[in-house]
Amino acid sequence: MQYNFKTIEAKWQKHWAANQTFKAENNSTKPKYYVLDMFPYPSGAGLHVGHPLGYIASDIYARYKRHTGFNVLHPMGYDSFGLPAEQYAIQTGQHPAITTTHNIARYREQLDKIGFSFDWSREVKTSEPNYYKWTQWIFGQLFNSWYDVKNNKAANINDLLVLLKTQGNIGLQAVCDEDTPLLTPAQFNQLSDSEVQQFLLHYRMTYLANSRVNWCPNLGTVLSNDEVKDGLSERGGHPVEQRLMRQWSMRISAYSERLLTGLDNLDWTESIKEIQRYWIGKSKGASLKFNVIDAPNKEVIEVFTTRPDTVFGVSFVTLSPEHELLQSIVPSAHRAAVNEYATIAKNRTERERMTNVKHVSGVFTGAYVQHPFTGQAIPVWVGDYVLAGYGTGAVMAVPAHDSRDYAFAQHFNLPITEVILGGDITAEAYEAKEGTLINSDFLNGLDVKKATDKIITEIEQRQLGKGKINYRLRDAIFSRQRYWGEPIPVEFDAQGMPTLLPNDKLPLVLPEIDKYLPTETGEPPLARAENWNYDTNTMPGWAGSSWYFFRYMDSQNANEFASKEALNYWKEVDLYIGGSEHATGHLLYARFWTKFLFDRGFVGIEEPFKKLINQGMIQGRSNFVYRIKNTNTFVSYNLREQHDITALNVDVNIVRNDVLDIDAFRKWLPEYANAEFMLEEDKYVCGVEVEKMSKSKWNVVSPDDICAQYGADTLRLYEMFLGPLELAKPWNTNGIEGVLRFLKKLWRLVYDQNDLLLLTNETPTPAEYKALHKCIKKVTEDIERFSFNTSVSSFMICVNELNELKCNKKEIVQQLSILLSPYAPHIAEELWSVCGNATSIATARFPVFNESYLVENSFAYPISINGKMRMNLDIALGIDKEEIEKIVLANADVLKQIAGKELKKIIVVPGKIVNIVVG
RNA sequence: GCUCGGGUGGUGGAAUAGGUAGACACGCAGGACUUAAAAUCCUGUGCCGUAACAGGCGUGCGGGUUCGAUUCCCGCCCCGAGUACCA
Repeated sequence: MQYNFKTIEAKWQKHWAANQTFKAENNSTKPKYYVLDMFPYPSGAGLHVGHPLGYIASDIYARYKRHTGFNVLHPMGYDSFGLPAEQYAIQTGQHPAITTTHNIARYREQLDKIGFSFDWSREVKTSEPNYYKWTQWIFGQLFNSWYDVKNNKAANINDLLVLLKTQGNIGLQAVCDEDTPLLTPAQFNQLSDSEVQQFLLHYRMTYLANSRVNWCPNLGTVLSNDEVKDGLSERGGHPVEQRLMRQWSMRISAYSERLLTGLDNLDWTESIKEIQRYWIGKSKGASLKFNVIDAPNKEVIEVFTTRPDTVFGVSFVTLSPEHELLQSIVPSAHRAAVNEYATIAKNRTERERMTNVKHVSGVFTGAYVQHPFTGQAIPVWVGDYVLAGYGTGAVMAVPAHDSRDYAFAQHFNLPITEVILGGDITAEAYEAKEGTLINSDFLNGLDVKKATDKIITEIEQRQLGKGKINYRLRDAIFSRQRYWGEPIPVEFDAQGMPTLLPNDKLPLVLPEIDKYLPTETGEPPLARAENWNYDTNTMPGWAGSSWYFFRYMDSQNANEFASKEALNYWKEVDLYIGGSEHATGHLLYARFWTKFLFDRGFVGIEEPFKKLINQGMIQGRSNFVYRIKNTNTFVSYNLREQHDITALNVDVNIVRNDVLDIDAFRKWLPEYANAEFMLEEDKYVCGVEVEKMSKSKWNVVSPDDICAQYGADTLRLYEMFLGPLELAKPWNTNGIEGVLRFLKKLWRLVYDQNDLLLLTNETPTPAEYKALHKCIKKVTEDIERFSFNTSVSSFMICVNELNELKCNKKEIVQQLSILLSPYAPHIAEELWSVCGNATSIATARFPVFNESYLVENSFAYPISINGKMRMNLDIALGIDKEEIEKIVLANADVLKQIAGKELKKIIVVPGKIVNIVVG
């Protein structure tokens, strides 16, 4: 009998489940280790072979850590609220909860087949009330908090209330909305209850405000910045436009600096850190005020600039089309033109705006401002290249030293004044931050650095503005006009002021509704629910996933989101594996919420994910057949150019090593039942292309099929064998046979063809020990640096060598089983048990490398001549350079090689190489 | 445009501290076993060259440092990802 993976894998999966082999303990004397996979959304399509890549890697590491004496937390669950289930509900009327339950069951079934060591007793689902109760609770904590700049942390809103009552908010160091009114304590104390509530919204960590949002009409909801890609919704690819709406937002911008500096101590790939840094977008500069000339109400335009040193080069000021001063400062003669321009610019979709970036447009407002240093009159323009959402929505235009201002000035024939030497401003803007200042009054002759320092000092002394740091990170819109999400636990009073639902009323359970669509009046779906007196918005997808890693620590706790003891024991995630697509969404929001919970004393750590690895995406590998036009005849790949053909995607599951299974093809689709073929060398060869893995391209490979055909252990090994974890690579089933062959060879060390047990208790030979310990050394090093692909090679080498040695010593097999167990746990358990062990291999001590088995007394030195390897010479180790040199130069073959040439130099690196330099 | 990855045989990839380039596997070719196929096993396989050796070339391209470079430095080309009027 042969290696029967089906029986073995089913047997051990059942055994692990029945014995709760991988249950993690919250009380343990062992050191803890927390290995986490990114939260999956259970989609209707199920898992394809690309999804488990990261799960396999994390499972290998989790199993390895158990072997080395750690108490390992390795949980799994589902981010089960979301758009697809709701879109499906809209189409079919089926409740999203039913769809979700069904999809989760399917995921679970697929995951179970791969043999992961998850602790399923801790499973969580974000759409279940006992989970989202705590998501709502965290929302409440954010609502009841403000950001205290003085102590640089979030604090209880009641502390703020005391400060406002006693000191007002003039000079108060707190993060708040730009338009927060300034009040003395007396003024504040005169506010009505409702006005106090309105006022506090300027400070709450989650707040209601009229914000400019990304509105997606097709999805009927707003989206956050990270949910919009290229001006289209990330889910579904629908157009997005800008709208002003009253929405819940999260004051993540309060954490900009901490989110930025926190990155420095994280063991993440530099690329993800860079993406986050870029997204946070810190820039240093100054704000500067320009007084409007003849202003009706003494209006002042404030700009933000990173180049205050170029202030003497300002030749105009540009406002964004949304700028509020456009209403008041534009003289009547210009009003119509300005309004027309602003209206058109504002109503463009994000996508239109982005595709028109190169196109310069704008209008002169008719207004002028006074240059703060020269007193000159400077024209004010409106232009769509200025964004309302960044800085102050207004720029001081210095065309000589900014390419956008330059393009604008060229287009409208505005003056360009050079103030820094170094470029050729007749050709293009000189943007480099180096050179000497000219045409700049008291800055003349200084370099950029000195001029910047000096001008900021001047600006602050003359009270024209101040040095300022600006962040690109915007507050995150938190309301979604959708059904399938966490209800926001808030009621409104008659004035529209929000009141938080008390904790003892949580969870606020999602109500039943008749249809999953907005109401006729355009209100969100929740407005359809009877007696629903709460907010009709729901939370975004990122709410539940921003804290789930804490819930796993104590997932069944009914009184707290997790107990202090559990939080204290598990602390943070030690290893987090997932895709880089979460760089600006999940990974940023989860850090934000963790820092917030830390500030408020609910958790003891400030960064949730100590080490992060991004697995590369697995792309699809499509196969093609070539049909001669208007026929049912298919030509093989290399004959296709002789015919007029159409390339058609063919199901990759009926293609093997790019050769089509013709019978299967005829049975595949009815129209191919009578297909004719033109073969090459009796085979039909298919074409190949790398594309995204998707149903429509017929290139989806399911892990279930692979498990059925080759086994889970083979799948696990093969996914790792494919290449480095972080690299994107196309899935290609070609080659999987090699891995299965390896497992069969391993099996044959233990059983012969007649299924007779070959194991002996004899002491292994030095050669056998050597093969094993070479492998122990390599695999241990590989796991520690997450190089799983190279481990698989080492296993193959080891088994090849043991095969050659005809080794069937129990001691060797036993050790090798543990070594292999993280990668191929089923066969490892089986062999371990065959060796006579009654307990699971899961916590068996990982083999320790013993150098003495690898000690050699000679080494085959590569002998190079002028850097080219010519031969190997076996020379004893442990002798000195001079002696090696003598041996080499006495060798007849060496002498032959260098005959007739002058020996210039000989380099000997003991144990490595000899290089002879001749001339 | 900017930022970050990456370019090695027919293919996936290896080379961890500058020291034998191509480990391991697929594929391919030849052979053994078999009536046959599958499975299994053995041999070969970077390219040019040769009967076989010898020899030459070779890690995207061009230069440099070095006894020695896939690895370090400079300049380019190509592919992928992120981002995009952020003042």
